[in-house]
Amino acid sequence: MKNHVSITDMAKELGVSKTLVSLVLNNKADKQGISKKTQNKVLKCAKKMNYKPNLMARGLRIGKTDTIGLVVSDIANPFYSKMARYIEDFLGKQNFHLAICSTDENTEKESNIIRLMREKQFDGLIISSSQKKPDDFKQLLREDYPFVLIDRNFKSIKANFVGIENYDATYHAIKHLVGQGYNNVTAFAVSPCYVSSIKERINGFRDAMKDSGIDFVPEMLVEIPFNEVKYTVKEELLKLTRPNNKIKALFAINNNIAVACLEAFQELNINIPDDIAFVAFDDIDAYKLTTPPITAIDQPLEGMCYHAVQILLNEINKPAKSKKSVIFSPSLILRGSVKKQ
Amino acid sequence: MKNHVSITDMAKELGVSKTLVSLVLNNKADKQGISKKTQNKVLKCAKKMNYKPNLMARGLRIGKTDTIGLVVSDIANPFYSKMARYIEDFLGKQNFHLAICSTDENTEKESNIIRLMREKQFDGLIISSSQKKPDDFKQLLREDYPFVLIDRNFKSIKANFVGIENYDATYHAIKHLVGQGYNNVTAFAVSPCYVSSIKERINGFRDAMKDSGIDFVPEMLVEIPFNEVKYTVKEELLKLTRPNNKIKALFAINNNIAVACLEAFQELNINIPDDIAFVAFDDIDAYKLTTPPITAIDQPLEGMCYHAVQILLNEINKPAKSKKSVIFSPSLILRGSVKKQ
DNA sequence: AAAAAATACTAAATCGGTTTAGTTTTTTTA
DNA sequence: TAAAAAAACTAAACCGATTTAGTATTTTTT
Repeated sequence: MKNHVSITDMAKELGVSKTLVSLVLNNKADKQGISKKTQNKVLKCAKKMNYKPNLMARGLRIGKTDTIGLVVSDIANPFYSKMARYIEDFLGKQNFHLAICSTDENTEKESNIIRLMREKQFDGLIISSSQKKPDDFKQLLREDYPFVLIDRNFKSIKANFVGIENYDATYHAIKHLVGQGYNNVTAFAVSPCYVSSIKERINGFRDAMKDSGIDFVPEMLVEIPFNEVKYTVKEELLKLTRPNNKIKALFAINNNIAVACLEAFQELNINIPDDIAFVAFDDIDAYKLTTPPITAIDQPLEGMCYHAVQILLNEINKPAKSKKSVIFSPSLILRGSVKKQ
Repeated sequence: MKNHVSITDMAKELGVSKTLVSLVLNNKADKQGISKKTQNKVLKCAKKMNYKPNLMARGLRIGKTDTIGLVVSDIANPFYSKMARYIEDFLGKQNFHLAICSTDENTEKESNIIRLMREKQFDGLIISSSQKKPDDFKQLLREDYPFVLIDRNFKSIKANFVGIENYDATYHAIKHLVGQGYNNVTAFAVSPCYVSSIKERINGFRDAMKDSGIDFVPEMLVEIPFNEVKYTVKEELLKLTRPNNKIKALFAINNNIAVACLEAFQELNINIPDDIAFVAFDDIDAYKLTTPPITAIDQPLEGMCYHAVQILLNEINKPAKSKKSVIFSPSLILRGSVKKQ
């Protein structure tokens, strides 16, 4: 039944100890003074018997898996799949591997995934959390388990974090709209919107309006329930574009909402930028392909992922001391979806 | 230094054997006649000491990891990230987890990843292979290692496979173009194009042309080197749209090429469908957002992933016997990128 | 020629679980 | 009342590696 070869099998075959076999296979044979002749014998045997190390056994012994977990809300979201790819590549350069899980913005699911990844002895986690409260992360900190928050932060804890200036970026984008002559901007935000990035963007939106001398009225901020984005966006756009109520400028708070908006624009025959000026958060490929292309806030994902990986691997290798925070300033990429009026 | 609690620690604390602790934690206590009182004691202790099982140790003993590996060329490609998501969800329902790796269409990288996933003792693999020759898979078959090929097949081996009728779908799409009045269709294919799906699509393209009474000339098939898609697509489009050489219809063999085409259309001011009729393989979100939306061949990814998972888990649970093949017929979704002429 | 050093190797503990094959004590049956 | 059965638990082997602390043999040094 046992159809794989272990070092014990090889040791038996060769008439040597498994210590010796292990040493040879781990390039520690010279240090231990194993003769070259014996080393070659072992190596040859390994090839002949098609030996494959059992990394579980190895991991159990040395207490490492060389695996990092990535927790995001949805790996099919291009923002996160790109993130996964960058992280995978950076990790690969240091011989670490990646396991990815989607949480669907579900708190309980996320908790379970984090627990599971720890039980699998992953060496560390990179998390874009959907949690409302940072209890899980407080626990991880208490237990010195290495992790980095990415994209979404908790201000009440002191953890490693890599993210962007959501407030400033949004503020700037809204100011841009205002500067182009729009004094009636509506923002579509996902709800529940307790994750830090969304909250910050909402604040940036609100303050930019106020600072522009525009009275902020609650109707300017439309909440789109996370699990029925597509339907709600269309409904809301229908409402907003009724003749007596025509909005002029729309800000989509993330790519999910933005894609739903773009689809709805098509279906409802809304013309960008003539009917509505449109700005989106998170730059994704699709924004370049629409007519006109979409003005969007671009997160420097590659740099973010680079730092997330570096911080995490550093902490894994050296006894963790202080926590690090890296905050990038995203840029507003001007395309054709806003025209001066 | 040891900062986690093991069943041995709990056994010591409670003054019982670790056998007992293990049995209780695995719900095998009743069967073994452990008294309820003792069971409660153990459970309470586990909670108090914040016990977390070590799934590596468990996996080593029982020879399972409950983990499946997914090998694709690029997880940032929306086709594959959607695939990953579906697979993740189907696996999750049966308490399996997913690890994903990108190969960049690199043969050697793919071989290494497959080896690594096996060494990590993953219970099985789902692979969209970039290999030219099926040597790795022959080996897996020989060793009865469970795996399912998805999207790309090898006709020279008898392995589990889930895919689509690439030939028919392409044939049908090209016939559609011809039917709309285009007798000069160019196909942009990736090269190297030895993967089965691409080969089949190319054949479908060629035969559809021939069967339509159109002389197939080599210039109708343009090879785009995989690692410089964007640049080459633009160059080729420039050539093809020179006044004396104006093509009328373009077929993009996958979403990578298609997205590059769409970007180039923008940059070169090529108008779809007036200047060129355009059909793409793989339906991705972006195709719905362009003006006009893109006519595309849609793979039933969800169903494909469902079967891939079922076949794989079946084989893992039961001694493998015969191999299964599931082939879907994708549908051509007519949008606005082809107009009758 | 005895002591020290170098060479070439190995026994056994360990990681943290699972599982087989018991053992001991109490209760039931014949 | 002896034998069988049931109840409650456990010792020890095992999964496949790594690693510590050796041992045995040969070679070098004094």
